[in-house]
Amino acid sequence: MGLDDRKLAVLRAIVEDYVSTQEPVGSKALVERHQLGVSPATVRNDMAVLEEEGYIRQPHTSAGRVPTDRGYRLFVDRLSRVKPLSPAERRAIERFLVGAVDLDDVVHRTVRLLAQLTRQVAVVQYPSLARSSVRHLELVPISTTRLMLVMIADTGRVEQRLVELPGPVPADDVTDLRRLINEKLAGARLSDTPPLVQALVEEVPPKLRPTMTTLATVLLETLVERHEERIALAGTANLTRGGLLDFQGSLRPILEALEEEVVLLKLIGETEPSTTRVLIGDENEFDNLRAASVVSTGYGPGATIVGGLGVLGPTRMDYPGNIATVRAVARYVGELLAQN
Amino acid sequence: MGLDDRKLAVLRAIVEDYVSTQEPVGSKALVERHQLGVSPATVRNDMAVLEEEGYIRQPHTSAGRVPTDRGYRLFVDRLSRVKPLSPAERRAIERFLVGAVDLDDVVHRTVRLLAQLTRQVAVVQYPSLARSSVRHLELVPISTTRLMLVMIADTGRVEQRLVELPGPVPADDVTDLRRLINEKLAGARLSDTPPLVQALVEEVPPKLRPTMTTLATVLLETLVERHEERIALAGTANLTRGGLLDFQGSLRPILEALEEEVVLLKLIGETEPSTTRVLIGDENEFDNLRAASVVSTGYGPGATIVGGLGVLGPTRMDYPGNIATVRAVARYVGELLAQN
DNA sequence: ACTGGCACTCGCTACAGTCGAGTGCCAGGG
DNA sequence: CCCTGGCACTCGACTGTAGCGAGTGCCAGT
Repeated sequence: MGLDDRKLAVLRAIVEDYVSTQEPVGSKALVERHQLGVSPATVRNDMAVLEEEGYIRQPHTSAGRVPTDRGYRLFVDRLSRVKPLSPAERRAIERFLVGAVDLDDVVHRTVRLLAQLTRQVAVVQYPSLARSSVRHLELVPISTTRLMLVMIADTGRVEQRLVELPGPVPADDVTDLRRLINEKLAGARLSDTPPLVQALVEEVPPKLRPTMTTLATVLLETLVERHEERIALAGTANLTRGGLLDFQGSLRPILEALEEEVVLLKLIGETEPSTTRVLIGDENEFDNLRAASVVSTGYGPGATIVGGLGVLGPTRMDYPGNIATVRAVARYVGELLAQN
Repeated sequence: MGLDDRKLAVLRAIVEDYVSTQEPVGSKALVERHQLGVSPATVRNDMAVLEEEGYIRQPHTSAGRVPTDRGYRLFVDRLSRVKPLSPAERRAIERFLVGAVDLDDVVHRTVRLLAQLTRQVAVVQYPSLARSSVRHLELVPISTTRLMLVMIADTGRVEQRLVELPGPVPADDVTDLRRLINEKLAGARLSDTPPLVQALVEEVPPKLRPTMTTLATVLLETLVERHEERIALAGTANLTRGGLLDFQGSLRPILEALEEEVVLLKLIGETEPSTTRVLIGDENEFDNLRAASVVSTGYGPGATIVGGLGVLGPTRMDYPGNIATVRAVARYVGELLAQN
């Protein structure tokens, strides 16, 4: 399978033209728009090879060629350089993100920014609890038999749970519990808390034990085990750009997939390598998204990663541009988090 | 404009048939499917009158009739009874809403439930801060010059803000401030706090005054004035039901509108009368939504209203059914809130 | 006031014909 | 051996025509 330089150049040209025009591209148009230095006939021969290898295909006999998912993959891996951001884009990012008042605000601004810059659907995962540490745990009495447990994480996330106590607990006891819990848990990574919480239940004075047990249950079950992930979404209207051509005319499966947090988390949340990930078309494990591509990366203060963010769009998307934007936004968000 | 009983019956039949079949309905089909007791020709005459009055229209000469927005309006106001919920639906509501762990959970479950039951786009507003009272204000030191201000409202909402202090503040002072603030503000409606906060700044010991001033600014600016509203959305995939027939083939404007929280708030947040509100097509003030209808109502514990919820779909929707569902869900959510 | 009958409208579908972009292949030339 | 120009071919897109049929408006009759 000799793919010499020219054939690769042809593939690159096809991808670029198709992405920008959204129309199958023919040999003549190709040699006109790119300086390939050869005739249409030669390009046709190259195209035949590329098609045989599965990088491009013809929608119908006698139409131009269109890249396949495999073609995009090759393009992304070997034929494109990450496009540097324009100064205007850099400015947009900074302007958009300064002045955020809290984590919610940061996440919302980020997701809208991403959607606006890439003109795709943007997805941002809130900092994962699993990767957060406890900054403070607050107990707020609601009634004598009810507490609100508020957990503030170092990433800025705040989670609250209503706790139904086994019996009335005087205010002084609540104060004691608050102190004990924070002494033990403050600073601990959430994933490390289970043994600490166990120890707490045992160390606590006997009269506080039932209450502490209840608190421990809530803490472990709803905050640690079922690690509650949150997701923000924006730019779904961008799915309708390009008429009905992308997504073969039906947004349905895409919209359905976007409603499933589990799916979105899988898409952008798997941040083992800190590099940018590109999923193209049927590389995706969800059938609903086999007509879509996802560009995602992790973000976090400094070198650590606390969550993921990315964009989703038609396989026919501007990969170099979107990769650049996703990376840049992730870096800015990371810096923002590092400040807090 | 004599609209006798039979003409109204014809209009009702047209609306019902069109809603269920999505096809313009002709005189013959009408008499076949409904027991009108008259011939097609008579129905045609009635239709001519209805058309003249603007209640129905023909997409083209020689096609069946379709209700106009005005026709739907008449139908909703005078020709339909709220459809009682099926036992299955009642059960679905109860099953869906029990076991919610916190406000976020309640809201998320509610919005998904609504989307599922009505098969439309569902929108739920979080309890409005403007209508909430302060239950507790917590100050959590992040560093010596930074506090996290956490406000817990009686509706279960929890809002946090990072506060940059003018200078280092010792832990004891934070404790004092916390006590003072809560003594003054706990229990107050958020809309009543501005004078209280002012008073606080003046009453506080001089050494705490700069800090208190900063806190007051954050409190007033980000929690009271710019009353932060939150919205949850679900079921956008339902917009694609009925192919491209609804929304004249373009989901674009709808999706755009749904991304604007301001728009959504206007739609479901204006809850002056505690009754169910129905906005049909161009009754809507947003151009983007002139092809859509909205059914909304307020909800809250007991008789008070703390927020709104509703559904949005094509003007061709099952109004009686959706009105019933929206009301029922609102009532259940109200009960749920009353328990907490 | 309702009904049956009738002519008319007009969107939809099928079909045939034309056009043209794009292709595959082949023979010839550097 | 690779590239090129030429050529026949394919097939989707578009156009125009014709027939069908659902649905209508109107009118005369009961």
